[in-house]
Amino acid sequence: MPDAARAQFALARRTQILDAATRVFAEKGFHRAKIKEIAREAGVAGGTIYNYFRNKEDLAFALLDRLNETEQRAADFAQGLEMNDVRSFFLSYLAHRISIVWPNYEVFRAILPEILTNPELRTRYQTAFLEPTTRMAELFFGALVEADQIRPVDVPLTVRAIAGTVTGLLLMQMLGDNEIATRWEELPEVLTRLFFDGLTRETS
Amino acid sequence: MPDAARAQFALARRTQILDAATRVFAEKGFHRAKIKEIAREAGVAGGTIYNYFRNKEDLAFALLDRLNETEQRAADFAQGLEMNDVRSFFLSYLAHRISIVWPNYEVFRAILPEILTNPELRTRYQTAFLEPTTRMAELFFGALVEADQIRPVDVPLTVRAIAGTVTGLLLMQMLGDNEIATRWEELPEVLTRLFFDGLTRETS
Amino acid sequence: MPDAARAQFALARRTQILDAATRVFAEKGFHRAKIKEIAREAGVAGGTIYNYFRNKEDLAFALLDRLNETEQRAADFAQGLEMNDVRSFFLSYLAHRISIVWPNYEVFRAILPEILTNPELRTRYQTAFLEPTTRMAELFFGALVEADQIRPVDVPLTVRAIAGTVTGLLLMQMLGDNEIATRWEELPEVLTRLFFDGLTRETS
Amino acid sequence: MPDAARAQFALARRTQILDAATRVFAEKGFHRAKIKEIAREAGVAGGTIYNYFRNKEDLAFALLDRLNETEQRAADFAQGLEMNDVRSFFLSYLAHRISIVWPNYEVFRAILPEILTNPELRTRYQTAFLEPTTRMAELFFGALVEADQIRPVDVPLTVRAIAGTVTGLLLMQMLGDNEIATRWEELPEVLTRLFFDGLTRETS
DNA sequence: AATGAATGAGTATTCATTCAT
DNA sequence: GATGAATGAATACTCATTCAT
Repeated sequence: MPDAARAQFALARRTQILDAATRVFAEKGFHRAKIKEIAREAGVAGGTIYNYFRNKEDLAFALLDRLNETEQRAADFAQGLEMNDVRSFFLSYLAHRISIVWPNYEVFRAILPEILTNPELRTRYQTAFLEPTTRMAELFFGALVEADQIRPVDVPLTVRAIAGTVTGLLLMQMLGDNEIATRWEELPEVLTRLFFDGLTRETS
Repeated sequence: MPDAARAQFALARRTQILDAATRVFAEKGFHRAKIKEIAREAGVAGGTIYNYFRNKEDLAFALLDRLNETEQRAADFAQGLEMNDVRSFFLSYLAHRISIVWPNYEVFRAILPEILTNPELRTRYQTAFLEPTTRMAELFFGALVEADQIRPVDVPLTVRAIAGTVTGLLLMQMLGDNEIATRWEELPEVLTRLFFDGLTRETS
Repeated sequence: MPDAARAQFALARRTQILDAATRVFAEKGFHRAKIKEIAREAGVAGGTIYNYFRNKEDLAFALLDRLNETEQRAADFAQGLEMNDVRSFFLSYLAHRISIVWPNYEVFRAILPEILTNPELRTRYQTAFLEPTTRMAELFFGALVEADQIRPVDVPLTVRAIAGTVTGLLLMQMLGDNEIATRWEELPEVLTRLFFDGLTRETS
Repeated sequence: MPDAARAQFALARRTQILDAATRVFAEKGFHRAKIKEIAREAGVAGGTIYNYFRNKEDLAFALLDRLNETEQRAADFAQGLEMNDVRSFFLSYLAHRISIVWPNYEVFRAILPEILTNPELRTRYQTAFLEPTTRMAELFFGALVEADQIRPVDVPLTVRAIAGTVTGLLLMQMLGDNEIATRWEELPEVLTRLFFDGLTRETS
């Protein structure tokens, strides 16, 4: 078997395991998901999983990696800067991220507790996802202010507030809020309106 | 021992256990906090805790109860309606809630994973805290719109967006965000400005 | 239950577990001896063992402690010094030690591999048993030389050679030597003769 | 490839694996030595080892074989009989064996636990090394008695006592005795003196 | 009410060995 | 002969909870 074919085979197997893990984690949560069940679901033996992932946490982390599209974000923001219409960009960016994350909220619900609990995983999550994304967003907002496309704001806290809103809404859905669960597709519109225009009544 | 004295003694002991649990949960998280350690910290034997709380989850839940000030919220909102200045009320309400929650964020970080993981606890949390609070906030915002103190908004989603922002910011701090950790006292100002005025540049 | 009664009860239970462990270790060896089986043999639940011993190694170590009579050794040697007849003392000392150790050789065979393999346990065994015993024996032999009861010898190495002989014979039995297994009761005589008179033919 | 060349190649590879195994066993002990690490050290793939050795125990056994010089022993003893001076022979025999064994004591320490633990390996070790060597030594000592070069002794037990002394001293070093570790080169002298002359003071 | 000894369920992970290529 | 991916058996230990005293 040539190296290339072998590598491709290994990648396929990895994906196969990740898919199985997604299903089992979503259904059972992190701790109640047994490695053996993930293995059975993936059609391999228990030990095989450890040829592709160091341990259960590593497997969970790899799952997040697939959902975070980290690399694509930079491109998204770059495109946002070139558009004249910030508001439209914001709307479509939100719509995109929400459409990725919401259908997988059970996976996040399964893994988030582990991230909060496990300091090592927490640090890893921070450095791999949160920090880079936040930094990019700060640059983006800084540029918007600079270009006078939005009013001067406290960039670091504003960026965190907006990211926090999406995160917080996801958390509320995880906790069982029914309104968000049924109407999440309306969120991009509502949030865009709220963040751009504010609550103040129109003084026409 | 008369009944009243007995009841008072029981209450004191309950508080004593809750205080110990707060410290231990905050330091160790839910699972790494051992009942025996809480007992030692409280100066009682392990079994005694089970005379005051059904089980470990129950103990965690009782902790949240102390931090949620559920009853007080209604009064807060009522007062808010009577003020002419929504913006000032919003600012002081945020400042109050944040000043309660932030210093205790370690307790929340300890218990949140358990709420997310344990369906029974989740439902209980929903019914006891989230739903009542959300309902009150909806009524409050509905009244504000009605009174033309804010522009017409989608009340249910807007309320959730605002609550979600605070929750989400707390979550980001739990995950290790340093900016929020050092500047949380500025949050009320920034959020009030953001939610009332939006991002759009002033068209002077 | 008063403290004294409680302590006595605890001691009895400890002994009960040690007895069970002796049987199971002897039969199965260290690793094939399951904690659950020791517990069953002792008539307690698995977890109970961990109320009396920190872990499996600790349990094994406590077993050795019972067989080593460490404290009694000092008295033995002291008595040996007061006897005029070194040879008789040596004979009876050997007979005593051998009568304790040989019937339990399976326990030693079970635990020795673990001591050799586990560095922590090895150090512990060294400091708790080997060093003190060797030091006492050195003092004893030094005194014998001083008193001209034996010829001048290299005390440290001679002491180790004699101790090593007993240890080595035990090891050969562990390895399956049949002659030693059937004739161990003759060892004290043979060794005493060998160590005192040597191999050289009598020059009458 | 002609058969002879092939056989030589196979032998070389076998040696290469044994060398690697010696290093890894000595450093890590039997169980902590991974087949994969031995393979890496030998520059082959894991599976290849199983073309040369049935299993891990077999590999360990083959190591011992190299260190035991079983065939050479007979010649040694035969030579001993022809010398007039038993004492000198004993001294040089001890010196030779000790100089082989001591520098490799880590390998013995690695494998001995496994021999003690594994009944099959134990029997094999008995039959292959212990019994033949003991038998030869018994014949040798019997002949010495016969020839009146040493006094009449209980040959079987005396032979075992002497063999046991060396084994026991090795065991004490394995257990961490520092005196033996630093002064093992003096052992042949001390032991020869002890075994030939005994402890009794010279009656001049 | 308080105690604390006893209980026992529950599982990730390693690694020798195999065998299809 | 060589490879290395796949296999799957095997187990100590913790700790929330109980209940006899």
